[in-house]
Amino acid sequence: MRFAINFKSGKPVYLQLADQVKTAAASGALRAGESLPSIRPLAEELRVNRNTVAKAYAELEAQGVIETRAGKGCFLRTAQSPLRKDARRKALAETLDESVIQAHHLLLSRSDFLRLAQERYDALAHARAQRELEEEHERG
Amino acid sequence: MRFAINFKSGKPVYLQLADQVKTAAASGALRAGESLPSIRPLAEELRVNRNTVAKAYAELEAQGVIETRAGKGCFLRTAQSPLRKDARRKALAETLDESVIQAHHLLLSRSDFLRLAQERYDALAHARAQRELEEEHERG
DNA sequence: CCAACTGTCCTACTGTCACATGACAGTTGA
DNA sequence: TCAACTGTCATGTGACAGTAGGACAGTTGG
Repeated sequence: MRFAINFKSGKPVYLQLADQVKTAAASGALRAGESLPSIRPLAEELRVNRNTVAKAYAELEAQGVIETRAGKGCFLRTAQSPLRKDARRKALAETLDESVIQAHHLLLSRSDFLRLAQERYDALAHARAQRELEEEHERG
Repeated sequence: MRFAINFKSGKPVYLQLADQVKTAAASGALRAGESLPSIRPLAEELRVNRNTVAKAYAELEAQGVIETRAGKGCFLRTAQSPLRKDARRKALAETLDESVIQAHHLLLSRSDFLRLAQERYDALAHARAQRELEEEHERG
């Protein structure tokens, strides 16, 4: 797992970090049960204050992505969601609406939009499958 | 055009407003050349400071969505983008990636994701078509 | 011309983010 | 046991974003 902070992006550092952990989890770079880098070393590596990393982890715990135990560390939880399926669909719909509106302002057609949606989904799924294979090799 | 601000969302008011104008443009509720509500009355209606509305409009002008002339007002520009098509696709890809990752954490399948993407695109296109019809009726 | 409208600029208050630091509590292995 | 690690909490500080109110400048119609 390699994290990179963009200090010029304007986006809060702790949110950048939290998003990257979520991306790592979705792409299979981080597996359920695995431990995340501990706060102090990661803060030093990223040249960031330890409270900033702690805030990112607190955010992830609040979202149910990780589990943190004082004295032990932070661990990725198995994917789960407390919401009903229709509520989850609604949540995703809101995010997708942003993309739809952006597509309109970028003058991209329906087929461009749908093709790209499929392409990006498959790119992540492919990365996850790739990680699975690497796991096999390590065990084999 | 009806705007609504959510003061509890944590999202800056001026960005909420800018997004709603962009949504109105994409859905056809606001057409190219039409004037936007002027700053002061809109600020009063939304119970918001004038400068907050002004900042939203400034943001939209920076993005090329509207044109503003001192003393006259703000007007919706015809849709356009200064970027090449591959750059536009790349911009949309980044936004879609967020949706893909969210779909993973919400445990929604590939077909759920793609179906929803199509559904949301068509919902907006339908709204736009509806507005076109209303226009016809007004003229007819 | 001037009143009433349009957007714009300047300054100030407030809250958030990030940093630095110190102190504390749970866990683990030598 | 104790040293070295883990996360947690409270404080103060500086920078900046978001919001707000007053003053200013361009446009228009009576």
